[in-house]
Amino acid sequence: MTQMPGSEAFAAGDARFKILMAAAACFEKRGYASTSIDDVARKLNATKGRIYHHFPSKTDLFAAVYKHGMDMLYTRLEPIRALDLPPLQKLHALAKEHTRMMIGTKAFQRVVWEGVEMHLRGSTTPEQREALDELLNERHRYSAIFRAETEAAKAEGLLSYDNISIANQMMFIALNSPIFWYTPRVEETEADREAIARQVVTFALRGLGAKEGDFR
Amino acid sequence: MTQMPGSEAFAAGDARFKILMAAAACFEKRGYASTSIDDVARKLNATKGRIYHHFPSKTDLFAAVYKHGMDMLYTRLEPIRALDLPPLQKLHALAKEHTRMMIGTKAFQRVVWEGVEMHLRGSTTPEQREALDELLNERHRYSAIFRAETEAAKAEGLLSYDNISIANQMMFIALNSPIFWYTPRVEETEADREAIARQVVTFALRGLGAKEGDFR
DNA sequence: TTGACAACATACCGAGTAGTATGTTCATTA
DNA sequence: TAATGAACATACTACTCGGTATGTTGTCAA
Repeated sequence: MTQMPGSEAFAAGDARFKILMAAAACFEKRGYASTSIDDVARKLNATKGRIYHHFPSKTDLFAAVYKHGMDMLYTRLEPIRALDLPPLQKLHALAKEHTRMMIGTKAFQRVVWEGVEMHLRGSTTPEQREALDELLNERHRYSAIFRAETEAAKAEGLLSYDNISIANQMMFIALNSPIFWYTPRVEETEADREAIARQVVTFALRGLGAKEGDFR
Repeated sequence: MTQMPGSEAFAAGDARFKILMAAAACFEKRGYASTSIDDVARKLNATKGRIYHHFPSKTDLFAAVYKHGMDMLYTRLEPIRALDLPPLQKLHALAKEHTRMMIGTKAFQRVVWEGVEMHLRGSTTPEQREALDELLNERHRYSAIFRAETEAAKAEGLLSYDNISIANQMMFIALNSPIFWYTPRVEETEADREAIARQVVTFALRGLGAKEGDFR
């Protein structure tokens, strides 16, 4: 089919990626429903044709952005998950990296949020459901990683909460919250972002009942 | 103009209110952009004419739902605000009632959330901006109530956090979180909802650095 | 040189939707 | 009882937008 799989795949992947970036920015700004394919094309100084050449539908484009966001999360979290650490330390490390990703890949993570929301509200068309259902399972597996460490830490008496489902929901919403209020400032350094992430994670772990000395 | 201001105003208000309820439910389910006026009308077993007779535009309908949600919040929070309590106790009482409202008037509060989001994203048309700008100020005043008590409690050494803006954002997101995950179950009692609110508020105040004994 | 194909752009169609203009019904009032 | 207006329903318009069909251009292999 292709003459040179490597470079051709890269070139095609690069073209796809540029579209993904533009789409993520548009979806972040207006949301899925209010973003038109023409909007995304305009952002690329291009026309619809370019997008529909690489993605069969608006739903698939959205799903691809969602998937890329989730893939980036997994890529960064998996090494930490594999570490041999006490539950609360591991939970802290996972939460910190998760929060860094919310800040560093905000546009994509916001699309992930909206994708989950669309699913929860059941406001999806059949095609959208088919495209998102598998991705939602990936999301559940991701969430399960945190839940396992949370329950283990509670078993050690280092956390305290009534309902694990509610606790998990609140922890994620707290960790995800930068996608709603974070905006990079001029002259902002990596240390600034790190300080933000630290405050976010501290809030979330304290919320779960952790003592500061136990995870820092 | 009217023969009997009282009852006629009530009747008109009642007709408007029914539309507000249906609109809140639709906006909650699909979001603003994906909700058509026909959807709202269908929910009322009616047609567009009924809605456009009471509201000049979709934007105004949305703004009215938003305003009603904020008004309900203010009505319940103002008496607590007027109480003579130590900052942390007052913050706790405010947070608890706020959370109860998130659970009890979820559809309206979700519209409030989306309204704030639309404003933050700047994804509003000029008309929408005009209709929402004043309402957003109301939202800021509401937020300021919590911020004042938070800073006062911190001054007493009962809270600890780095940045007040981030702390305020995270507290609100935590308290608001039921609008994303709460769904009433069958056979659910008032005590169940109270337990949920308690866990939410505990998470938020502990996140801000409060010791459990200081607010419960 | 010449197909052949990838990577787009252009032109168009059909469905859905906000908003309007106009009809209809019914209760109230002069 | 005739007129009036509130409270809708009906019918229509103008426009947006997802998707498709087709045209165009550059590149590369034979």
